Amino acid sequence: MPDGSSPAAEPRPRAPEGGDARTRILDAAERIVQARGVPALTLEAAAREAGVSKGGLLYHFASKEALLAGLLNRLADHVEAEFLAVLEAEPPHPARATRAVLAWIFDHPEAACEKHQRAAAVFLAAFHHDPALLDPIRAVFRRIRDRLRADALPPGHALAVMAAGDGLFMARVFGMDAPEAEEMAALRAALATLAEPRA
Amino acid sequence: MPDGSSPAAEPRPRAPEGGDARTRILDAAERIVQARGVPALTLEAAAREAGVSKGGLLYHFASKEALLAGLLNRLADHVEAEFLAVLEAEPPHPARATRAVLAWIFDHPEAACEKHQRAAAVFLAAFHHDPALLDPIRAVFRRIRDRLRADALPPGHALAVMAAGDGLFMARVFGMDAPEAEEMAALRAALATLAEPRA
DNA sequence: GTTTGTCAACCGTCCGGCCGGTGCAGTCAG
DNA sequence: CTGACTGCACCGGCCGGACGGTTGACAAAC
Repeated sequence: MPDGSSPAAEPRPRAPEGGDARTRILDAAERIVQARGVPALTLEAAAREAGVSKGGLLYHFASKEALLAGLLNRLADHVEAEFLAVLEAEPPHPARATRAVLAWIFDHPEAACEKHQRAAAVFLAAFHHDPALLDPIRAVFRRIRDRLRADALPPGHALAVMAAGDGLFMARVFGMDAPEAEEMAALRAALATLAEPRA
Repeated sequence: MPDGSSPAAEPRPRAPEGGDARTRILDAAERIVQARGVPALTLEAAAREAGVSKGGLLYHFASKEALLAGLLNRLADHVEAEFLAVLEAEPPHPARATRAVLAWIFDHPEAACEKHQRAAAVFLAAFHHDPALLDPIRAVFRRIRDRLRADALPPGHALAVMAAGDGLFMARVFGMDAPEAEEMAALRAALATLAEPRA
């Protein structure tokens, strides 16, 4: 997939709205896929939503696959950055990374929720088109897992917390009815015991 | 979605292979979606794979949505039956259901793995077409969760185990590289501590 | 006991529509 | 003159769905 990144780094600030065209297109595609589902993401729809002609979109992304790859790459970057930010905000602790994951799952601000839905939609769209497109995110998660492994915890504990986080995320994405706040707190407490260095 | 179950209960045993046509079509559709991905599941492909004409398929499932609904309903039944079987096989224990979930995740026989991949593929295909199709499985999972809640465990523990199970499942489905056997065992042990009645 | 009718279970073809992608002529800023 | 588009026409393919047969089993009619 030739993509070669942007056709130059920010050459034209000429934009009636938003950032450069690439970013606007990516944003538009995300919005569509999140609001109207994977099948609604067509080149024409993305172009219209981005305020760009179809030809213009194809100028930036030579194919639908390239568009999805762009979406996915950006998503991977954002996810990694988000995790790193949460991790940085976490006070030092022998199980700092694991606790960061905990915070990441449970303490997300309200606004982040929609971003996560969008991320999931992008993820699914890419998987739908070609599972190999997920490689960039797979790498990100591998790196996160490696950080968890480095925590000073009994083996398996960190992974258990991460797996639970994944499960919770998935449940939200697919609309399984989530536990209410009370149960959620208990769940968090249960996982937190796994993130304690002793036993 | 009118489905009204089979257009009669087994009126015609005339079948060159496999069970009745409905079942053969469902099986074929599952095979396709698992082996070649969601987009490959077209009415024609399913019909061919089932050894039936497209018209014949449409006779049994009046639309693609009906086919997916059939797939999903059967999946929901299977999942529930599978869980119930694992639960039955589990020796009595205050946290019997939670331990059943643990066994379900970790002790699956090799053969079950492909079945789970197939289940995931069906799930995703249905979600892709219309998220509302997932309702039957949502109900199944709700029932399973209710059983978990009934376990004599500190609040949150059972849900944590289930969430971790979901996460592991998802990771496998989307091809995140799984922990090796050793880590897996540690993970299981960690979750097992959550399934102990004493704190 | 043959004819006739009926009905479920299909078969094969066709259509309309959409979607990804191409091509191209033209525009406009720098 | 070039790079970044616009706008549009168009194609080839595929896919869901509709439709009009056809076949074969069984039953009632004669």
